[in-house]
Amino acid sequence: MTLGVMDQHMGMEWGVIQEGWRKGPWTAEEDRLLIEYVKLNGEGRWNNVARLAGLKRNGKSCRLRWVNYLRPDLKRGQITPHEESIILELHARWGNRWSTIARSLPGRTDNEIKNYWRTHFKKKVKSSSENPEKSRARLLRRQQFQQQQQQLHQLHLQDQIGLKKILSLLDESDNKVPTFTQLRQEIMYPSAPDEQGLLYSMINGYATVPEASNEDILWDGLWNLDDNITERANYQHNLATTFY
DNA sequence: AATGATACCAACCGCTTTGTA
DNA sequence: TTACAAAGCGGTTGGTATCAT
Repeated sequence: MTLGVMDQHMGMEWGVIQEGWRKGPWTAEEDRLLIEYVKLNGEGRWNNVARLAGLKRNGKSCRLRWVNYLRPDLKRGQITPHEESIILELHARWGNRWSTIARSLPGRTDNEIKNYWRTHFKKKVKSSSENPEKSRARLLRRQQFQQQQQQLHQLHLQDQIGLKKILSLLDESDNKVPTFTQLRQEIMYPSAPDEQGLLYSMINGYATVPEASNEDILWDGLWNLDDNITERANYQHNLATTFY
């Protein structure tokens, strides 16, 4: 969309200055100025951008443009099926807490995830409520899938060293079940440095995807820890009865 | 080819939270 | 403690692209 076209739209005047600030789509030149500003000054203090970079944009607009579009660590391209499954699961857990969900998807923004959800799932959720039979069937398939996943996890968690680590976390927290955050913390910053690889494999089992990056594997594994860590701890108890 | 429906996404708005003086 | 500014967040809007009829 060009600014020329935008400017012609009725009602809201895009790309024009309102109360001293430009609004509407960003031009390549504005992007360049903003990138240059961040290079020199870092992120933050967005209200200084107008003065220091010569942009006629308010701080809010600059921050948004940077966070959602210009940041170099943004992942471009379509949401992958893996990311989609994460979005679905995290949304089921946290609802519309897009920024929280986005933290589990490196390189994706809350805005991107929000848009993706709205276009792909909101309608589906709505339509499923209009068709209870299909909805039930989907739920059943989902439950079966989750059961399979759980069984896989039980197998993976038979890894003796992995169990030892979880047990130690239990011990350290007075037999309270370690939280998701605790486990993640332990993986990101292991108390014993040589345990990082171990924890990777513990959480992921050995079913790593060859083309997946370490980071993908890590996040996949983190996700698979699931929201109910208590159940994971119960695996320890279940192992004997289930597989021995 | 024309038209309408839908998907996609950038950007805005208003409210809330956080930081700081 | 308080007031203000900055940053963060979620909801919404509206334009373009694409697909279906």
